[in-house]
Parts: sequence; structure tokens; C-alpha cells
Amino acid sequence: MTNQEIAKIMREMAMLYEMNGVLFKPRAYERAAFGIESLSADISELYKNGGEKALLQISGVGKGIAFHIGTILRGKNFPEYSKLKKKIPVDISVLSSVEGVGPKMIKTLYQKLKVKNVADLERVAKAGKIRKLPHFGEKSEEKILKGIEFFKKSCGRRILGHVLPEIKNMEKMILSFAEVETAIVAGSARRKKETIGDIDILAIPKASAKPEAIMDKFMALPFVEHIFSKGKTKTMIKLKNGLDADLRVVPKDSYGAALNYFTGSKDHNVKLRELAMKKGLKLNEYGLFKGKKAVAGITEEGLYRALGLEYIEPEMRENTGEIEISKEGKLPKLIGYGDLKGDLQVQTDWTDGEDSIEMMAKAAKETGLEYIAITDHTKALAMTGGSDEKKLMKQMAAIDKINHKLKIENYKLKILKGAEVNIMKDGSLDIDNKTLALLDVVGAAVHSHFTLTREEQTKRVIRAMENPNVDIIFHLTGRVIDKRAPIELDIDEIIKTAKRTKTVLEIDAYPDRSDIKDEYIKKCVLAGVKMSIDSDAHSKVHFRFLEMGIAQARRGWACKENIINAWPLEKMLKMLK
DNA sequence: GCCGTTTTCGGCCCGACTGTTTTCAGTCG
Repeated sequence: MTNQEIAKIMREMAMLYEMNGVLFKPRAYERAAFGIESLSADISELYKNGGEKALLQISGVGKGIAFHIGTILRGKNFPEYSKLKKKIPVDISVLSSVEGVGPKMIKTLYQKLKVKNVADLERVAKAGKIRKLPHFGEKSEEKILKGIEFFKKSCGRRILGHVLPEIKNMEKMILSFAEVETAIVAGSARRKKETIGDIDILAIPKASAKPEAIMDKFMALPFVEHIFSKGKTKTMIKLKNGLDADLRVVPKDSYGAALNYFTGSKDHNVKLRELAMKKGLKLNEYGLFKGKKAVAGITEEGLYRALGLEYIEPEMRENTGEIEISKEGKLPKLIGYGDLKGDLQVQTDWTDGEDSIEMMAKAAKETGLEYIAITDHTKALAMTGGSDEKKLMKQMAAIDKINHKLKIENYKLKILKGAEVNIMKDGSLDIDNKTLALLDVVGAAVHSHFTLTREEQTKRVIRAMENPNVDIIFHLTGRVIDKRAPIELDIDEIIKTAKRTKTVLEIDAYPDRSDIKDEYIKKCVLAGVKMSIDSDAHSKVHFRFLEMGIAQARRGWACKENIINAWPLEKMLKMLK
């Protein structure tokens, strides 16, 4: 069984207990589900090697839940689950994903109307049966139907890199309202998660302005599809692009507390509130209070300070140890959004890119870079017109010429010669070593045989890393979010080999890839393995993706010294093999 | 059922909005 499947059962358990009015267990199971979902190791593997004891290291999993997971993994019945499920045999996970439908409602709908799934729900709602139930009415029924409609066309979470321009645009529009003093996007977009489920926006009204006026303007924006709820301080809408957006308006004195609250993550916030409580304080979105007196909350910095913490960057706020380290004053100084000096993976019209070497170089310069490596595909990737040794030699000569030209034009940008060579099934490369040795930057990548076993894939990539010419492994796991699963790899073994062979692991910033992911970045930082942040640009407009790569690195707690292309050119080149 | 700078028992984050009632439960974040 996969981590996802186990996590799903834990989440269902949480809802089943919730339905039955059991206290505290729902939260416990939810936390266990979250812990399992964010686990990098395979839970069944963990159990096989270390038994129930090994499961205790999963956050939110204690003796009780470890025992239950053990039972499930041994293929046996999990008695409490079967019992509760028998009482209310419905598709809880799916039903609860309908907006506005929760555990208690699911229970009532099953007991009174035998609703087991979304199709049943739609049928009874359309038949007008729901409005006749006690505590339900016409409006609840309409709300459910609307929820089903959105459920049907819901596209789930969206890749942040894809929707970020729209989000920034929306932020700008709200900022332009006459009544708004300041507005900022919070939530998972501010934490720069790979994907986001909705957009949270915080606005502060001008002293003279009424919050209602801001709400009215917000709801009148052209991209609003539907209004879920509207109040003086909180409005929830659905956008035409399918995303939900919440706007909250708070007084100026609460800006820091509100921004912190709406940025999340939920777990980070809970931990902060617990910390406040232990200090005899109360934290909510309006401030940090001692009795009725606010002691902090105007700024986020002040809020953290009052809690005895260093300021924690939004990208770190996941309650994965950042609060503890912050207490000790030992937070890493994360790489900044303006810190990149180069980009080591750039494709051009020599293969599957859209623009010429010179156009890419000039666009890179405008982005603020000092060097780029041209890394077109090589011959095994025939569909891209990949280079063979001869074409690479030709391209190297062309790069010399363009570098010369840029120098005369006083463009302070250096183009490096590189390639994105293919790692073949057996770990060999599709370009000979003699030619690779002539390149400044050799990136190697898996573009085929995605379904080999974990052992085979690991061996294959390790062999590539052992090649004395391979400087960087590009997009290590090969995943494409929502399209292709990552290849199976023994990450710890890969990181060990990277350290031994001085191979750099890339953080591919192309939004669909975002590869390697944050938890692997954290492992690299710990192991002292260097990384690069590359755009994987296939067009001159793609350099904007570097922002997403930096975000990913920050979520993995990486600093400037961990990222080789944040270094000056000479120092970076010395690092390469 | 979990967890620990109130530590092996006794707590467990906090508030907005809605709909159906008329003081609050359910849902959401």
C-alpha cells in the first residue's frame, strides 16, 4: 500500500470520528494523515524494516495509530475503521470534497436519504428532498447543488508557476482601489508552494475608508465567477480560472498578525499559538494579546520577536522544525530572490528551444544574469533534433563567435558551452567523453525508461554521476507534476554519490517539474551536496521561472553557498569537474 | 489519539460566515 492510500484511510478515520461526535481523535488522525503524506520514505518499506517502532518517527503517529497502520500493512482488517465504515458506508473522501459538505452533513444525508456518493447527492438535491430535512432549507440545497457543479469541473490544485502572473495581477488591481492602503497575497502562494489550492488576499483599508466598499469592488472584478459568501471583513469567491479566492480586510494595527495568520501554514500557526499560550498570551489574526492588551501584531517581525523567535521566512513556515531552530536563533539565511548570477540549463533553436543563442543571452542579461550555459539536447532525444558530437563542435564555435560579439557590444554576459546529454538505460551517455571534456558545463538527464525498478534507476543515475565529465544531474526524478510520476530512486544513495563524485544536483525551476523537490533539497543541504537553480528555459520568456526555482530552494532551506550559480563565474567553474 | 521548557496525565488554535433558529451548529481556513 502506498503512503497516499494509508493517509486516505487516516483522513477517513478522522471524518468518521467527527461524524460520531468523538472529541480530539479527528485532529489526531488528521495530523497522522498529514505526517504520512509528507513522508519521503515509503511507509510499507519503513514498516518492513523497523516494524511499528519505525512508524513512531512519522509526525503525528503515536503508539495507537502505528499499531493500526501495522494492521493495515499486514493486509488485515482495521477493526475500528471497518466498524465505523459499516455504520455509514459512504464515499466520504469524495463527498467531503464538495464545497460546503462536511462529516456531519454526510452522516445526516446518509441516515435520512441514503446518500452514498455524489451522484446520490445530486439526485436528492434536485428532487428537493434535502430542504425538507430538519436544519436544512432551500438555501442549503441550492448551496449543495452549486458545490456539486464546481466539484464536477474542479481542477484541484494548480501549479503556482502557471498562475502566479494572474495572482500578481489581481494583487495589483486590489492595490489600486482608492479605499485600500495596502494589499498582499498571503496563503500558500506567499509560501511559494509548488501548487496552490486557492488564493488568500489580505487588505488594509485607508483610515477613512469602509471595508464594505473594498468588498464591493472585489466582487465586481471581471474575473469573478461566483460569490460563496460575503461579509464586512471576509469574502470568498470563485474565479473564472477555477481557483477560489478569499479576501480578508483587517485594521492596520493587525496587519502583521493577520498576514502571519493568513500566510500559514496551518500547522505553523497552531504551533505559534501554542507557544503564545505557554507564555500566557493569546494569538489570533488581530494581534498577540496579554489579557485585552495587544503586545504585538502590527508587523510580522514584531510578532515573532514578542514570541521569542527570529523572523521566519514564509517559505519555511511548515512546522518542520523551523520554530525550534528559530528559538535558538540559528535559522539559515536563505538564498535571496536577487542572488542568482547564472543559469546553467538553457535550450535554444539549435534543438527544441524557440529562440537563438544570442536572443537567449540578451534576455538573460535583462533578467540580471552574468552568465548562462547553453545546454541543448543531444542525439538520443531524436524528436528534439538533439546534437551529435559534430553538431556540438559546431555550436561551440558559434558560441565563441557570439561571446566575441557580445563583448564588442559591451554586453557583460558570458555564454558557457554545455549540453543536456541523455542518460541511457544502462547509465552510459549518448555523447563521447572526448567531446564532453571540451564543454564548460555537462548536464546529464533521464529522458527515457521511466519505469525501471528502484535498484536499476539508482544504479543507472549513479553510473552517470561517476562519469568524470558530468557536472550536474538535471531534473533528477524526471517528474512532471500532474502528468508523470517521478522515477523510482534511492535518494539517500544518490545524495551520497553526489557528495563522493562532486556532482551537482539541479533544482529545475520549470514549474511543471520543480525537480528536485524541497525535502530533497533539505537533504542536500545537510549532506553538503551543491545544487544549481536552472530555468530549463525553452524561450526567452522562460527566465522568469528562475523565481520559482529560488522559491523551491528557499523551501528546502538552501543558502547562497549551497547554490553554485549564485556564485561568481570563476568560483562556479572551479566547482565543476 | 498525540504529546511534553505546565512532561506520563490533562490538555488539545481561533474566528468569520451561513442558514436555520431565536442561540447555535456546521463548515472553512
